[in-house]
Amino acid sequence: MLDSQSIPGDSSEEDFEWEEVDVPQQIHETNPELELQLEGPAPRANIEITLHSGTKKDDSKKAAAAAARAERILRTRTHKVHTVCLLANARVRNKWLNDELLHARLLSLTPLHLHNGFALIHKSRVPDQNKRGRLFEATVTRLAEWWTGTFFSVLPTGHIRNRTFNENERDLALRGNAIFEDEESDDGERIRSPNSLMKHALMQSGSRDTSAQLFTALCRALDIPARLIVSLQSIPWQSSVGQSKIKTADKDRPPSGQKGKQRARDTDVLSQDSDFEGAKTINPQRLVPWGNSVQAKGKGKAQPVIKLRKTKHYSENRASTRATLDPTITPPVFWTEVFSRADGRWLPVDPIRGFVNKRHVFDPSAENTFRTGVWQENRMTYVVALEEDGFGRDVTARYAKDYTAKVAKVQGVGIGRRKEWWDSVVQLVTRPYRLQRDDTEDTELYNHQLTEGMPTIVAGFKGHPLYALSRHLKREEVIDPPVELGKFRGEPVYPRSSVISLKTAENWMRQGRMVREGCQPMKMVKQRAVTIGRKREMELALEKARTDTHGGDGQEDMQGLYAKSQTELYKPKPVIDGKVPKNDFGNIDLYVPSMLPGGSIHIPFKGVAKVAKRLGFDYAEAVTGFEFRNRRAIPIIEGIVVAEENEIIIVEAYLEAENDAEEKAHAKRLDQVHKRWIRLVQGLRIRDRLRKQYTSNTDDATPQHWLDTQNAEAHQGEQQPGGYLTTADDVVKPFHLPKDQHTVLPSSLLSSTTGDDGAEIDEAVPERSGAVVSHTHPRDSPLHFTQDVQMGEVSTDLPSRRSNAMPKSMRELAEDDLKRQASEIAPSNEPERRSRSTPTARTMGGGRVKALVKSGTNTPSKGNSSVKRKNGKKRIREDTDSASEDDHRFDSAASTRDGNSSKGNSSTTPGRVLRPRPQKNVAKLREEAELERAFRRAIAE
DNA sequence: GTCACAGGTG
DNA sequence: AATTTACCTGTGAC
Repeated sequence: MLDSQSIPGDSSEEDFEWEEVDVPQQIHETNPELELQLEGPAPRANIEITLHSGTKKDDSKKAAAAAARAERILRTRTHKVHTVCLLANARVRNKWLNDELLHARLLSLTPLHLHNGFALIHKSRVPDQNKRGRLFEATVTRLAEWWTGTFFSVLPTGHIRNRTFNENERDLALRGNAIFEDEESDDGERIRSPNSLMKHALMQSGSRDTSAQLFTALCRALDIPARLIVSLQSIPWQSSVGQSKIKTADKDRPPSGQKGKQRARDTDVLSQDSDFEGAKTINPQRLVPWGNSVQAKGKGKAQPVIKLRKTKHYSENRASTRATLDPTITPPVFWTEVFSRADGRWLPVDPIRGFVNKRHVFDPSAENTFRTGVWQENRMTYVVALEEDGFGRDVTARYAKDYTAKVAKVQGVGIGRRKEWWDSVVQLVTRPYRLQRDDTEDTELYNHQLTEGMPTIVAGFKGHPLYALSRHLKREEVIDPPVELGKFRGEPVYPRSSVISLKTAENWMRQGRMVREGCQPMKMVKQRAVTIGRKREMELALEKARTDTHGGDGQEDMQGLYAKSQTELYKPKPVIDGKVPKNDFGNIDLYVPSMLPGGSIHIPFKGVAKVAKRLGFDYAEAVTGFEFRNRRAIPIIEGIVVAEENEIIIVEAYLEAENDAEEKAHAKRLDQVHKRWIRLVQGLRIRDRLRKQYTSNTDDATPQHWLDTQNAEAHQGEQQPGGYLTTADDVVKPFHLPKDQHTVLPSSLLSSTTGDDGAEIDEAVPERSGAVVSHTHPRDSPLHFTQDVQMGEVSTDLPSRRSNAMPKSMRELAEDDLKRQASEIAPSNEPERRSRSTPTARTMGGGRVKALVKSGTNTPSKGNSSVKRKNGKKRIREDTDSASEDDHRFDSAASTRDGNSSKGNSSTTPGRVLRPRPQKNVAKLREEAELERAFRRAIAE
C-alpha cells in the first residue's frame, strides 16, 4: 500500500516492473464495524503494484536533491535547537551566578583594596563624571588583572567549542548510545549547580568559561551591574563550513597511533607538539574515533581508557594548534559586561585576557589563523548578554567585526525565515519592558553598524547595506550614478543606493509601466528563456537569423533592460460603448490596478464570465498574473472587466446564479440522501418480508432464535447456513445494521406483511436506524450524509444514542402529532424547529421525504425512479399544498427559485404556482401530511 | 438509462 | 511570462 503511494503520478513513464504484493487485511483486525461490510467471499485480493526503475539518472538526481533538501532542513533544525539549548544553558548559569553564597565566597576571596576601589567611586568623592568613568574602568581593569594574574588559573580544556554539523553527526554515529554516559570523558566541564561554581571558586581554577562566569558573579557580588555575555557556539547550519578541510585531513592522517594514546596527561603537551604537524588546521580530537572504533567503544568502560583518550585529545590539540587554541589568549565564549554608571554604558570585560572596554577583541574570526571558510572552534554568530534579572539582549553587533557585512548574514538576514527565528528566540529572553540603558545601548549598537567601515573581505560587500561592488551586481542590475566611494583591492566601491534594478520592457509592462518613447536600454543582456514556449520562440528566431544573414548572429538573442526612470505609467485604452479593450488572447492584462481601463470595472469573482456572457455584455477576462508549472506559463484569470455601467446588473445576476447553484447543489444532495433512504427502507421491507416468511414457515424458529442467529453471524463475520437468512442479508447487505438493534425490534414489525401500507415501513425507519431519530438539524444531520458515508456507519452509534432517548415508532410519532394538532392550532414547537434551517432546505426536505414515503407505499421496489426524475418540482408542490404550514415556507422558496417567471400565477398565496392536483381525497392527503411531518420530527429529534 | 458533447480542472 | 492531455461532470437527446 505504501508502495503504491510512492509511485510517481507521472503516467508518461512506462517501463514499469510489476510485482505481486499481498495486501494484508488490516480492516478486519482493526475495525469490527467495517468487518461486517466485507463479509462475503474472498476479500483477500492480490493487488499488483508497480515499482518502476525509471531512468536512473533522473531518479538519482531527484533522490539526491531530496536528500540534500532533507539534510538542509535537518541542519537548520539542529542549529536552531542547539542554539536554543545553549542559550537556555547560559541562562541557567547566569541565574546561578546570582547565588548569594557564591557571592559571599567570592567576596571573601577578593582582596579588600579591590572592594574599596569600587566603593570609592562616588559622586561625592569624584564629582567629574568622565573622571568617574575612567576611574571605574581602571578599577575594573585592576580587578580583572588580579583575577587572571593571581586568583584564578584557567585550565586549557573544558570550555565550550564550536563543532560543525558533520563532525557532530560523525561523533553521534560513533558514540551511539554512549553519548549521555561519558560526559566526563568529553571535554566539557560539568557544572551542575551553584555549588560546582563555588567549588571552582574555592579551587581557584577551572575552564575559561567557568572563570568568566565566576568573574561575572564576583562583579555582581561587588554590586556592579554585570552581565554574563555568551557567544553561542551552536552547530552551524551551513554545510560547507570546514568540510573540505576535514576531509583532506582525514586522508592525510592515519588513525592515531599508539604514541598518542599512551601519552599521559601530565607529561603534556607543549613539548610534544611536533608529532602531528600534518593536522595543523583542524582539531584532531574530532578525528580520533574515525577509523578507530575500538577505542571509541572502549571509552567509558574502563577508566584508564578514558584518561588516555582525553589526554590524547588534549595533547593533540595542543600539538596541532597550540598557538590559536590556548584559552588564555584566544577570544572567549563567555565574558562579562559591567555597567559603568558614570558613562551609562556597558563595558566589555574579558577577565582571562584582561581586556576591559575593548569590544573588538572578542571576535574570533580575525584571531583565528585558520583560513577563511575552514572550521573554527569559536564562531561568533549570536552574542547574548544575560543580565542579573535573567533577561537577555542580543549584543552581537557590539562584538562582531563586520556585523552588517558578515554576521548578520549568518544570523540569517535575508535567508529564508532564519532571522525571524532568531529574533523570536531573542524575544523570548527579552525584558518585557525597556530600560533607559537599553535605549542608549541600542543606539550605540546601531551606530557601531553605521560606522563599521568597509568590509575587509570581498564577500562582505555582497548584499552589504551601504557598499557595492560591480562584481556582485545581478544580471539585471546596474550602477547608475557611478560615483566612486573608494577602492577595494583596486575595485571601485559604489554606494548601494546607486545600484538600480532594470527590467525588460515586457516586465515593466507586467508592473503596469511602459518604457518611454525613444529610451535606449541601459543594459543589454542575453535573453533567458524560462518557459519552453519562449525557448522555442528563441530558437526559431535564432534559426531565422542564421538563414537570413549567414554571419550576423550573436546579437539576436539579446534584449534591452530599462530603468524605472525610463518608464511611465501605462495608460490602457478606455472602454468605448461598453466594449472592453482586449489583448491578443482575448483577455485584458490587469497586473496592477492601474491597468484597468477608464470607464471599466473589475469584477473579480470566479465564474462571472459565464454570467456576463449569458447576459450578452461585452467583457474581458482579467489576467492578473502567471502561474508557472513545469516550465510553462499559465495565466491567472481573476474574474472579468466590464464597462462600469454594467457592473450592477452583472453582479446581481452573478449573485443570483450563485444562489441558484447553491440551492441546486443542496437539492441534489438531498436527492441523493433520499435515494439512500429509499434503499434503506426498501431493504428493510424486503428483509422484513423474508423474515416474516421465515417465522411463519418454520415452527421452531422463534424470533428470538432468529436474533441469536443474526448476532452470531455478525460476530463471526461469516454466513451461517440457513437459506432465507442468507438471501435476506444479501439483499440488505449495504446497510449492515448494528448488532444489538434487533433486540429492541417491536413485535409489530415482525408481524408486518409484504403488502402493508407505507405507515408500517415508516415505522421501521426511525426504529431501526437510530441515527435518524437523533439529530436536529436536517442540513447537517445524517439524513444528508454524503456518498462516502455508508448507511451502516450512520447507524453504528445507535446504542449510545438509544440509551438517551428511546425513539418512538413512526406511527407513535404520527399519533402524537395528530393529538398535538388537535389540541393546539398552532403547534408551539414548530417555529423553533423551523428557525434552525433555511426555509428552502426544510421545504425541499419535506417535499422529498414525502415523495419517498409515498413511493415506498405504492411501489416498494421500483417506483422511486419516476419520483426522482419526473419534474420533482411539480411533485413537491402538490405535496406541499396539502401541508398547511409548510406551504408558506415552500411558497416563498419556490418563488425565489423560479424567479420572476412564476409570479402572478398564484391564486391563494402570492408567488405560488398552481398545478392540477391529483385525485385524492382530503383524508388521504391529510394523513400523508401528518406522516410526513411526523417523519420529519422523527428525524429532527 | 445511455450516449455524445461541452466545459472545467489538475 | 500566454498551454496541453486526460479525466470528470453536467446536460440534453433519445
